[in-house]
Amino acid sequence: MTRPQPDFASAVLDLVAEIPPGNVMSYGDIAAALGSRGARTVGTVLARSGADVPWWRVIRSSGHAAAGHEERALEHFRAEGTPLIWAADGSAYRVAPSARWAPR
DNA sequence: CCTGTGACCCATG
DNA sequence: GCATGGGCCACAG
Repeated sequence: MTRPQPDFASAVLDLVAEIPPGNVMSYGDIAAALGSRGARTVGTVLARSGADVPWWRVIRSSGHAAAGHEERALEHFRAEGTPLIWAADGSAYRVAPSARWAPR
């Protein structure tokens, strides 16, 4: 009964809210799950109305957290036990591919 | 209705 | 793996 919502923004927020703790989805995956390719639009929506959803569970295709919000996302990841992969120098991290989730 | 903008993605070198 | 260039799409004014 998942059909295209009237409001793309609402659909994004709903889907993000369904991502289980410890799991993540990329912007592109969310857009694709909604039958669209507007990965940027997903980011724009979260930037505007994502304050009330677990936005930190939405990452880039590279595995890095939202640009400019890596610090806050890290705190949530550590609290949820999300598998992370740290750079050799420990200056950066990325979410492990195994943490990726998809709606059913 | 038209234009600018963006918490992006992919192909290429 | 990084840098560059082009493309996609919905929202706001």
